[in-house]
Amino acid sequence: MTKASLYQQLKQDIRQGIWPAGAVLNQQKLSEHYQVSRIPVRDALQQLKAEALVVMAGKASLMVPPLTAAEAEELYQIRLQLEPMALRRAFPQLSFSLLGQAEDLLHRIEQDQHLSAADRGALNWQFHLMLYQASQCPHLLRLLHSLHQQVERYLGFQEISMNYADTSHQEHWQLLELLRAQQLETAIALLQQHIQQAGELLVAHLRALTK
Amino acid sequence: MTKASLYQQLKQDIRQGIWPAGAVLNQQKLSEHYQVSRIPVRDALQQLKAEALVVMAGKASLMVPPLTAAEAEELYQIRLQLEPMALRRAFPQLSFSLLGQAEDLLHRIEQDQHLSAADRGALNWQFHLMLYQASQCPHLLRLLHSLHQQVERYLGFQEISMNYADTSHQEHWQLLELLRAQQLETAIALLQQHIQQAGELLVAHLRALTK
DNA sequence: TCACTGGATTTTGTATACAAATTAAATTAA
DNA sequence: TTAATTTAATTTGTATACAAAATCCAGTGA
Repeated sequence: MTKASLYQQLKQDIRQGIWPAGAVLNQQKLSEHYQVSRIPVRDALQQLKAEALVVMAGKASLMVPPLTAAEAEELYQIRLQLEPMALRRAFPQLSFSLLGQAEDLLHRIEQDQHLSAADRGALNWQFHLMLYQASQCPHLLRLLHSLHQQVERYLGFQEISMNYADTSHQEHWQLLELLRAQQLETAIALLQQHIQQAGELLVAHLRALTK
Repeated sequence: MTKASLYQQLKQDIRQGIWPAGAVLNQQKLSEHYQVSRIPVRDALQQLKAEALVVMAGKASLMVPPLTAAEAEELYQIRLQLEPMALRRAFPQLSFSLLGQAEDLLHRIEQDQHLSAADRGALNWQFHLMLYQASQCPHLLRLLHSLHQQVERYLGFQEISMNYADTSHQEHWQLLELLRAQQLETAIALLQQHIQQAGELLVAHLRALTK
């Protein structure tokens, strides 16, 4: 277990609920679990803390942040502001070959039958990211990456993604065609609707759970 | 030099140019400079890295990121998306007492004659933040804080803030009055203009420097 | 001259040990 | 019983020492 991979592993294990929401992460427990000393554990935790993938719980202890509907809504609203911006700035640089690569991704999602919900989610995000990366905006991309990571924790609720998967996939195709047709503003409107819809579905689901 | 303060100190020293743009930060040099072992230095660097206040330079070494006009423009564009959102979400919660506190801040800025450019900048940001905090959006506030920290590094160029200080301050008063008059949309339009203007001024200055 | 290899040197990564702080528990007093 | 306070336990923070890796540079060859 090398340093970078410990950070990745810990992140993944938080996503997958091995360290569930609300759990206090103490360094010794983690160091024993991953068979490393506390030093690399500390390094990983510092990074995760800065990304809000773990939060302070008291004066010195860290915990996996609870998942609240209010925060999910907030995260989606932020994405709703930033992703259209990313698409707008990417647009002039979208080449035919890049759009082709994006199409390949969509084909792969369709063809690969035995994809887990998590895998399909990852590929969907890769589709978005492929478009956004053309924007050449390092800070924006970093923020979007970070936001997506946080949102990902909420998507453990399979019911949501199952229901929404088809609609979402269709919208990806539409988005691609609009971009090919140089219809930026329409594409952005679609993207906004796409994000908003996903956000509303998630938030509704979360509120239903707590009620 | 305790742990939290080492992080703060390092951040401040980067802002102030003690570790200038492009400088490679090696752990030993830092640990000697701050009279601590490398462990707390590593912790601080991990956090700063996650916030992009230091960036990788090669495979393992970290450096203070260079200041480029393109990145400044990008950061201001992101703020232009997020700060209006914060104001919008804060608006319903803006109480008279809170607006009063904001006014106090503006008075303090006017009265305190011997303020350094850095201090005035800090107070100005506190004004913005005071309004935004009413939004009760932890993630949004965290992002804005982080973005502001990055932008702050660019504001070492006194010429800019000097020229813009008066206009900026006036706009703060206008913003406050519009909010008191419940004119949210006008206030947001002003805020957008406020941010855009500051961004353009900075970017123009940076481009002039490199030319 | 330039690219490249090999080894020396520097720098980062990690483990262990100990100090400081926090957290939890137990005791006491109201 | 409850709240406050002291004490014990756990947990985090830091220093030092060593291992692993990355960087630098001289030497070689084209």
